[in-house]
Amino acid sequence: MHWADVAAKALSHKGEKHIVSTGITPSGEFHIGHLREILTGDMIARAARNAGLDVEFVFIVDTADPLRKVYDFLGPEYEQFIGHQLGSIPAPDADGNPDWPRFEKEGWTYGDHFLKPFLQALEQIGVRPRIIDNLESYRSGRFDALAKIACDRADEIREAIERISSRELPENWFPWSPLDSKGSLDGVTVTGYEYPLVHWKDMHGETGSSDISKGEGKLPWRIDWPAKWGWIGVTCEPFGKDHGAAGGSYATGREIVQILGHEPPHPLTYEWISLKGQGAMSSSAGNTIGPIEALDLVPPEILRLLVAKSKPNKAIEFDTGMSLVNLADEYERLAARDFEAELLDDGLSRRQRVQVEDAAGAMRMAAVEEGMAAQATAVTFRHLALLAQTKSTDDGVWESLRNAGAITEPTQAMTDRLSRMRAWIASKHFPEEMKISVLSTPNVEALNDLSQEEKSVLSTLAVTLEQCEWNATNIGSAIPQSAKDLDLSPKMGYRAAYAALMGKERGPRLAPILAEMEQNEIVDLLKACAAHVE
RNA sequence: GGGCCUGUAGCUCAGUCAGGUAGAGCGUCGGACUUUUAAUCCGAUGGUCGCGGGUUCGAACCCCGUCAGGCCCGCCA
Repeated sequence: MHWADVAAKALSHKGEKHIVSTGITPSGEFHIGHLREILTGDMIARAARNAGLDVEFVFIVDTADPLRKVYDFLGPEYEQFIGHQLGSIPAPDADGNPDWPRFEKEGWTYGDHFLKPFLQALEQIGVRPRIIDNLESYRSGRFDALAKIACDRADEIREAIERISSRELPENWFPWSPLDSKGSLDGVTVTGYEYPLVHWKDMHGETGSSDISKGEGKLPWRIDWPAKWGWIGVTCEPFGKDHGAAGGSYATGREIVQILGHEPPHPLTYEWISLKGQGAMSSSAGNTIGPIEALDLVPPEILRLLVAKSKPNKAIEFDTGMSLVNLADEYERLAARDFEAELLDDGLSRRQRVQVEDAAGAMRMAAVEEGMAAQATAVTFRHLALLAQTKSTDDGVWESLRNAGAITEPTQAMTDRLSRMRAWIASKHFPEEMKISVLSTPNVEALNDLSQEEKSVLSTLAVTLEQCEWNATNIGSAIPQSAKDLDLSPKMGYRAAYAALMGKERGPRLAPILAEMEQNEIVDLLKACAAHVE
């Protein structure tokens, strides 16, 4: 059973109606790590729907959270906004400075700035949650009732946090963080409480009162989260391993939510996605790949497969180089399989059966549109990468595929894939290993590895190519013909040609590539190689 | 200090919850395709299940211990 189905089954034991929730703080560029959060939720919601449950999927945008620091991508002017809520401050412009005009005219905030592109990516990837703006929820009084309970029962909550996280809270700790005279949540001391007012004194020496029913402040994170579960009615929530550890925010949250009069949601802890060789992704460290950036390179279903195929507790290592090629090719292979037919085989061991079922489940979850069957394109990423590099026009690529019998006419999916492939090849992410390059000087090592017969082909090949009219057809026939002229198999001709021209044992079709190059350069290279082996 | 997760074939991982002959994919190697060879098809290779004990007729799986990597107990997907 796929992991999402396992989660759905657990939910079905608890009731018919469910709300699966996810949440992210829009403090900086969203990256594909965030995609795991939301895709995990989306997949559980889908699986629950498949299991016949009534389920809604929500995405909470934590716009009530404060700006923690002036990140590298922000200008020094942001110093003044530290501690201010992300949904109440201006967005950075192209230079990282506050975009005041847009903030004042359109109400375009810091949170909007980072959220918007992420939502576009979600649309492409087939995730359509109900979006809840947390700051807006505070302001409209959604938290009112539960925030009141939290303040009324502050001692119980303090006890729970101190006991479970084994940390000591400061003397003046209070389960409500008021906004100060400047609109910051930092450095405010609570001096009293009479519902709905929380009285405070800030670090500028000012005093005032915060109305919790109007959201003039917020609940601290460890209470904010369970309060959300409460008023929204969350029954299931995936969260990162940081929240999941003993003493972490889920552990305190599950107890606090009961103080607030609700039941904790079914938890699902997931591991992080890291960039190969660079550790965990972090917006501030700058080692991120944005969802939009990733979608420029690969189709959404392949990105979905990345999350779907790994159980949540497995760390995912990702990169936009060879990992992506392998992932995309895996998608193609899976798309070409007929899982139902495979499962009919009674000879399958339990183990093999589970593997087929998991693969089928992963592909079901990878579909951008729920329930749509994957279409195998019959062309692997590797092959397409090769064609895209050797054919300058799209028509040239289609023609080659038609000749190979892979397609009749290019589908929309194929066209999309090719344009993404071209973007990928042009980007810094395209792996060296996939690049096609012809040598400029002989690769001695590769030549030495050739057999005596293979070596003997080189001089004949150089002569044949020197005399032929320079086009792909002639070049294509010259390689095997040179071998045949010596009573050798065409294979030896190819081995010799690849060793001489690319320094490898095998490679992509040489003729169309060579046809694009200068005849005399190729001939000279072959002559130099032939001279070397004699 | 306390706790959580991970460790299985060269690589990525299933299998651990319900103990019953170690499984996939990739890679590698070999063969086929006799003017194509990053393609396709066929076949083969490959593991003291981190380590040490215990329970059991039987342990990758359960229990105890131990090592290694990651994480949490301020904020963080």
